[in-house]
Amino acid sequence: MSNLTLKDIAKTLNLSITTVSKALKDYPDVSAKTKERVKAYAKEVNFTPNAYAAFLRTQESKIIGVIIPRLNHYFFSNVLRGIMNAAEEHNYMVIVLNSEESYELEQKQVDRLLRQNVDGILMSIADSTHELDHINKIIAQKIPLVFFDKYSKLSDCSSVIINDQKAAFAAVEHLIRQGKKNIAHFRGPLLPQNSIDRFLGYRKALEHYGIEYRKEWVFRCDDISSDEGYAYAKTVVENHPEIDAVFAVADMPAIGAIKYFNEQKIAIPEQIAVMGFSNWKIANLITPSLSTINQPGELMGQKAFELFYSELQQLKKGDTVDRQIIELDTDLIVRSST
Amino acid sequence: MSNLTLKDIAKTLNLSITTVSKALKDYPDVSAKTKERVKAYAKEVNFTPNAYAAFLRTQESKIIGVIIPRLNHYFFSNVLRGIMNAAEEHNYMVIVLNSEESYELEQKQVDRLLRQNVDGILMSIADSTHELDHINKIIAQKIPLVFFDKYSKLSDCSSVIINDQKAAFAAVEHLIRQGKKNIAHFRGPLLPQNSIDRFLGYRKALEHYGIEYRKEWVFRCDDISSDEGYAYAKTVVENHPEIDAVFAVADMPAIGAIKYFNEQKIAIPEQIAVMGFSNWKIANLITPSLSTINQPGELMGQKAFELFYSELQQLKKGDTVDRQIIELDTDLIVRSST
DNA sequence: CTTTCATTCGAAATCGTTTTCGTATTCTGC
DNA sequence: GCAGAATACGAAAACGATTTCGAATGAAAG
Repeated sequence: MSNLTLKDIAKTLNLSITTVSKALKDYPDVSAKTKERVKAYAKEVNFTPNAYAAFLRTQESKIIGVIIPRLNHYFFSNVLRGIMNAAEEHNYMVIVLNSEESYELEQKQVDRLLRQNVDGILMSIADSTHELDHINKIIAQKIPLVFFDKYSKLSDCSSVIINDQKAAFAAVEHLIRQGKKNIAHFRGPLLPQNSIDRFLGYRKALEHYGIEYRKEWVFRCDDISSDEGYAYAKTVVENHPEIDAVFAVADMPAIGAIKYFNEQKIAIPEQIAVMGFSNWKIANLITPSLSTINQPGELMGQKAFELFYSELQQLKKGDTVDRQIIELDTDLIVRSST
Repeated sequence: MSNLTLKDIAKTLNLSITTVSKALKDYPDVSAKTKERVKAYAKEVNFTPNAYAAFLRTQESKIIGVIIPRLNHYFFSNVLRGIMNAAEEHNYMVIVLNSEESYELEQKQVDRLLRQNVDGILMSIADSTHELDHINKIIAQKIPLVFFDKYSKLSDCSSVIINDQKAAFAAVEHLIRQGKKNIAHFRGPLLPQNSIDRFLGYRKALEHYGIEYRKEWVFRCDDISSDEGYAYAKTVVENHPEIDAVFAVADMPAIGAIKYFNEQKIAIPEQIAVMGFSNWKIANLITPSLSTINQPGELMGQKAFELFYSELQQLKKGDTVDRQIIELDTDLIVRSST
């Protein structure tokens, strides 16, 4: 029952290994009858070619690597799902590694993937990544590399992203249209581009509507956690009672804030409105339900795989690869918290 | 910059491929000086042996496959994390596939992993899996197979599980000790063992405390979703006002129920207490925070990998593998909903 | 000065598939 | 009947690492 080889089949059918191999791959120089015979027998014994032996010749592993910063992240697991489904359609397998938002671990994972001879790498850069040697190593080896969500402006790779700035603008604009004027921002860490862009979108919206930007109303969530949101909500209530809305860099801090406001019996959204970002499943389950920006995770994953696949085809043809940047649309989801 | 081979190294050092290979693996029949020379150069050019070529001889892929029913499941992504971290320590890579709780997809994924010649498979059985041909195929190929969380009582494989019955008993016991007497159960689908066991734990607790079991107070959540919990909560309020507590098979239905009770301004836990199962992150973020049973996901993943690894070592030694079942402890987490 | 033995190295087979290049056979048309 | 073209198959060389076995060298022993 263990796996048969071409040699085994050749022996039982009284053919050469060559002919069996060619018959299975529909080479023209094999007669129709032989093809029939081989294929029928192959199906009967459930033959599948050894992937490793095949690699040695074709140099195609039919495996891609995915590096994500956090596994138990609703958004990233959605992306992953999109990647995996697209990969399956093209008969690709996916090796998943996580960087835990750590630059050092990210480097290590890249090395491991290169050693495994993956056909391509899809990754979302860790928040703490500040150098790009490992990225350049991938590019130097001519292995297709596609960023999703968190990318690097410094290296021109194919990417699937959202327009964080625009989305953040829309979020803050929505708060303003609800009559809010004193809007705080729970921003993300300093490094990653999307955290920066969401902050910039926040500033631009204020500017656009003639609202003064106040530096002391911006609070930094380095872990993008609910605990931080909870703590800053407390700070807001105790030290900045004039604030009437919070725009958080992600749903988690927003939810932490809501938890605190709920405990303090502060009316949401009447006294303080809360806006999240990402549209995690949980956003619709808390009370009050959280307004947020929807990021199309699964679609992002699918597009990322497709970008990889098209780069690979170009490489095989010997063409120069043209790197694309796909910008996906986001939606403003208005719920009870605003 | 592209990957060097043993041949390349042999050429530059004026040695044979054999000697280089042996030097790197510390064979005794290579002189100390030669070893030094080879190792130094190998490190200098960052040589890593080609995994695929190595496989052809050793038949070890250094890859394991993991099949999980749902990716964007907080619990499963924690298990995955535990698996991946343990795998990394042993220099293993992880191919992740999801079955989407579908029996057909699960079969397909098993086939793909076998074709990839993974060294082992860790899986959590899909809810809809009712036959075990694919499982037996794995066993027949003498590939280590470890179940985690959802296993099959019909095939004796190594497994890492929790005692669902005991945990459910503790959960219901807690409700009873809070003075609740009319306890409903939002159970899971009919097939998976843990859904059955949690239901049995519920019954046993009632029995143990002399409370009559009422069939009409058990509601089935086939998708284990918050929507179902929400809908059944409505049913409970409208048709069974005497019910004063709900024990749900998982956090999601419990959270759906809480959402409905909140909307109806029904006091939790005074009028109705709610108990979940799994301790998702969200459980601590909603208002009121959800009492639940904590499942040690990451530890479960780690143990699952270790079981696989020990089975593999036994196989390599030619020993007969002894299949273990590890039962992990759960904790009762009491929060505001009870 | 042989014989023996440890030390150090390399030739070559192997894993299973792919693919290039021959060769043998049959089939055309004249 | 014979050159030339199809047609159908197989031998063999890759891919890169591992491992068995044999060979060469030098040292120790007689």
